[in-house]
Amino acid sequence: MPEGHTIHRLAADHIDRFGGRPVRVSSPQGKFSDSAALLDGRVMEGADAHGKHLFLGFGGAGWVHVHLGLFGKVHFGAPPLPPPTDTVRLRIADDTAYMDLRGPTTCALITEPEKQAIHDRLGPDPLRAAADDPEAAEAYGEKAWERISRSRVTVAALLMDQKVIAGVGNVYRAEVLFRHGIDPYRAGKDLGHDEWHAVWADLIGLMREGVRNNRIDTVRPEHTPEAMGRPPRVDDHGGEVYVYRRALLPCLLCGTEIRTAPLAARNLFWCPNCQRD
DNA sequence: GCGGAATGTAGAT
DNA sequence: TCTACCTTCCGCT
Repeated sequence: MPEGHTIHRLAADHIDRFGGRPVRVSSPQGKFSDSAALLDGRVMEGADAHGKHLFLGFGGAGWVHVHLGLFGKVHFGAPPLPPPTDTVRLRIADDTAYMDLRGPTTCALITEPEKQAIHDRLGPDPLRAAADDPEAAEAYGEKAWERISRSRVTVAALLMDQKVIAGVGNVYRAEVLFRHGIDPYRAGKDLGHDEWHAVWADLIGLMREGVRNNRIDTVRPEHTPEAMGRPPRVDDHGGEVYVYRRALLPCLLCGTEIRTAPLAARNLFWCPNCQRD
């Protein structure tokens, strides 16, 4: 379930379990064996996240760069270690905990300059916005606005472009556009500055909650099934949402059938009545 | 057991 | 715009 909130949560979870301690590093599957050997026994000194990229710091030995892609999963557990299997790309363990990484798009040992190059090509990440300084957080979001406001590309595609804004995935894009009544096919340049400001601020709030709860919830309290007097709803991806994967179901607010269509190789979902040009 | 889909991205065309 | 890559899970036979 990897959107940005998952990755930031993982960075924190790694520090909680392994931060400042020497760890055993291995690659049961074999594809990361050489690098794992270089890291085995070293101290995990830090963890960082930018968008959907996770970095585990091993001091002078460099950083483990992890990108989960669509399928990657991290599993934390406590000893005893399960038998190594041929799908575990990376295993990190100490006496109290272990982490198994499966199916990542990327798992590579990189240098500090290589890490910096990744930061440089990513747009602003709502979860890296200053937590205690609203003005700084807003200014950070303006970096995305500079590109969006000049683009003829649809807002839905821009939100998925990690160079424009980092960490938003298919769920957050669909949901934030619904929450602001924005037609996903509107061009970036036709978005108002005030609209962008509201979207950016909303993403900061939604994604912080996502990190806390380790799931994506976007339905406002006044629109929950209980509040609306409707039967309880179960979303199979684990969070409460307005439109994501609700194709052909009635919109929670107006009852119009939720539509779906491919956009930028992913399935887009929206309410044609609540979301306008 | 098989086929398809899934919260993603890079690289080729 | 397409294809390749990585894994799991669900529904269908």
